[in-house]
Amino acid sequence: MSQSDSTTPSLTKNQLLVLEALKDAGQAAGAYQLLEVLRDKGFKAPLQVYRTLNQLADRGLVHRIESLNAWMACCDDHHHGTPIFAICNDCGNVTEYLDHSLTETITALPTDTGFQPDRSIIEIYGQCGACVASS
Amino acid sequence: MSQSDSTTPSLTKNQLLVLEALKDAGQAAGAYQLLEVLRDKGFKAPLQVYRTLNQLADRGLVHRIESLNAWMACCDDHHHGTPIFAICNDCGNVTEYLDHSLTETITALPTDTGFQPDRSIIEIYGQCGACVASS
DNA sequence: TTCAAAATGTTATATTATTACATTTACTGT
DNA sequence: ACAGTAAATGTAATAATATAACATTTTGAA
Repeated sequence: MSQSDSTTPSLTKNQLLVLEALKDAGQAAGAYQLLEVLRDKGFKAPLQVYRTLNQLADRGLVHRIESLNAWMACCDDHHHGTPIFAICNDCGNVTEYLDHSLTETITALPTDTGFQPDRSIIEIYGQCGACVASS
Repeated sequence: MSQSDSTTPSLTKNQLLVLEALKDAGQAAGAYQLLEVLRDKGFKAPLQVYRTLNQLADRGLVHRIESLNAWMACCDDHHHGTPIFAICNDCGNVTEYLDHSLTETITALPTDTGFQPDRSIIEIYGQCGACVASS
């Protein structure tokens, strides 16, 4: 099968499988959770999942939620800003946000010490709208 | 032994030991790393360390660095804002910052969906001043 | 001084992630 | 088409991080 256009190399079989599994999950999912789903597709070992998740993360197609040890499909294949995650304490729902000016503010913060930021992790915990409404 | 003043209950023996070990480390340290140090003081199991770290974190005396699975002594016993960590890609050095207005900006972000934030995690990776200078 | 809550000790186990190495597939230039 | 190279893949073993469960002791307050 031939390659796609020059800007966006096509995904490998495993990458497609993992990305689809993650999108199907509809939420943040752990690597072992994905492995269970992907056993049907021939996956047998954790490393297959971790490797593929890291490849996808390098391309910006998935993000790792550090405080959950979980992964989520990117809300949008094209952004380059720092993703910001809002995580519900009650239902566990995770929502991705982008805010370019906030990203700039954050990365500007430690430069007075000569620190040169290149990426940041922002994860906000609280109660989501739905859970606020039903409590 | 009697209790300290009404605002700051004294720390237990284990809490003092763990906090001291973490301060001595002078940097972010993992739980098992602390356990090794604390074996001299009678610690025998990971749970002793994890439990104590969580107790100290509840009091705000230590912070967990999510993306490092590590813990760090708080820069200041009295702050209540969200700590912001700058982590050097090269030397691993972690520095804690506080920025009240930034904290407010961040927590204000997802409220348009009814989300009610209560705590956030901000970890910035990059190259620290010293490593920039020597590279 | 008795009760309840918090802290502690200890063993076992769960969960998350990586090392190491062999093999295969896909892309590059000729 | 073909060789050379880089990337991706398969598989087993193991490392690193974190918690469950349960017994016991210490602490602080009524």
